[in-house]
Amino acid sequence: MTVEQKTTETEEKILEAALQVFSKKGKDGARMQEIADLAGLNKALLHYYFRSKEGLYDRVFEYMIAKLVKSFGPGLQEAPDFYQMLHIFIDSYIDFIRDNLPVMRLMVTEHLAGGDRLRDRIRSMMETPDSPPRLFLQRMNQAAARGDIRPADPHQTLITLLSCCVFFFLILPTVETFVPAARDNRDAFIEGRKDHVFDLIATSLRPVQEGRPVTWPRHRGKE
Amino acid sequence: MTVEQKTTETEEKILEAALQVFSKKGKDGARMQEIADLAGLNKALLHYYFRSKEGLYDRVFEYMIAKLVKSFGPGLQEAPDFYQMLHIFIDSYIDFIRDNLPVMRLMVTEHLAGGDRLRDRIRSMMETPDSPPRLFLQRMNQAAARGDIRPADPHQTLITLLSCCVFFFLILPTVETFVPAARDNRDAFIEGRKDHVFDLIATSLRPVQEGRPVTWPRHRGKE
DNA sequence: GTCTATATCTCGATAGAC
DNA sequence: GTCTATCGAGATATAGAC
Repeated sequence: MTVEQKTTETEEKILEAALQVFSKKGKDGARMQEIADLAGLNKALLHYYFRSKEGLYDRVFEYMIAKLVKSFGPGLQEAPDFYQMLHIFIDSYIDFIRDNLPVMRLMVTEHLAGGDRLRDRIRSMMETPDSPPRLFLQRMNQAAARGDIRPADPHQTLITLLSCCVFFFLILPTVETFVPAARDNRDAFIEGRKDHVFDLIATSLRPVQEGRPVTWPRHRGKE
Repeated sequence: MTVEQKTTETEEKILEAALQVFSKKGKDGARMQEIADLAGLNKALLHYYFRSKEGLYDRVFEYMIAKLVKSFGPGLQEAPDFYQMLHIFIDSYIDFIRDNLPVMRLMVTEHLAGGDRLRDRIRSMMETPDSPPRLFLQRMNQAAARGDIRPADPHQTLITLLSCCVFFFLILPTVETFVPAARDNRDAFIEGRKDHVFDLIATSLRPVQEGRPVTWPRHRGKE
């Protein structure tokens, strides 16, 4: 008797199909029949393996979180400085979402539903010292202390970073209607997105030079 | 016989309730009963006014788009320069979303569903010269030509701008779990978000000074 | 383990009283 | 215009053969 529960090939097929359907339609909107069709199996098997739709959804959620956590490579820790870490963060995060759109979508649907299921997961992630968000905050504070970057709110910057990487994929259908390049060569456009995001954040955070305060032609005025 | 169809008070109540439910659960996931309960009416009335669930959803979608378009104030055109326009864009957009979360959510669920219903709307919006996105692109090109900002891809910058304003509200449940300030004083945190987004983009775009190229301590290297 | 057939129930939609 | 009661389609879930 072993504790680890091996996932059979059939289970895997069901979970993958369910992830896709749940992520687009939400828990209530999804249809068991559609999941079965996509998996190339029949409805009864879904209940054989997962008892109920609710049970299946719970397992799909775990499955999705597992994919997310598994994507945390050791790359971030090994980055020699803040800018290298930022670069790795952006590239690997965008790559992951590009290759796992259903994971991103399920995260979004969960947020739309109120995010109750996510709360504990996020909290425990934020309590893990070497999780990507924690590492980012820590390295940003270090960089500011050293003068590698100008002072800026790390939480706001983290939110911005996530926004820039994730939201783009969510609104891809819209982007494609007004940026021909995104339609014609998606992969190239995604690579361009990486560069833009890094450039934007890195340029904004670069430290203030001697005798040259951070300013712009006309200051944001509420005069 | 008049062309304009006045929306009765009851219709308005139904549309508002339906917008909330559809925006959280999607078209298929939403339940007519839940909408009726939220509106304080009974199911039969929904069918009396809108014939079917599909019909109701269509009307809710129009209702949502109307709210969005109505929020386009004349402020943007009147901004004297790019930075003022950016400032107004961010403030008014964030204010609108804060006050109309269901509109944002319905846009997101539509994107999750593939964005087919949005395509025509977005396209016609992008063909309207004084729509906010068009204005932004135009003013950004002008500013770059004048040297008010450094050269940067306007489309990517627009995507970033939208991302920074919208995504934050989508992941608010998550943000609140790791930023105490967001939970304790939401309004203040939202105001802080405006400042951060403006500061980030404006700082990043400020023009390169004579003899001082845009760079940072260690360049993003792929060595 | 996998399938077909069927039971059970939920939900969209309608009929009809007021 | 608004309600209660109910129908019927379609969904989840189960039974039972293979």
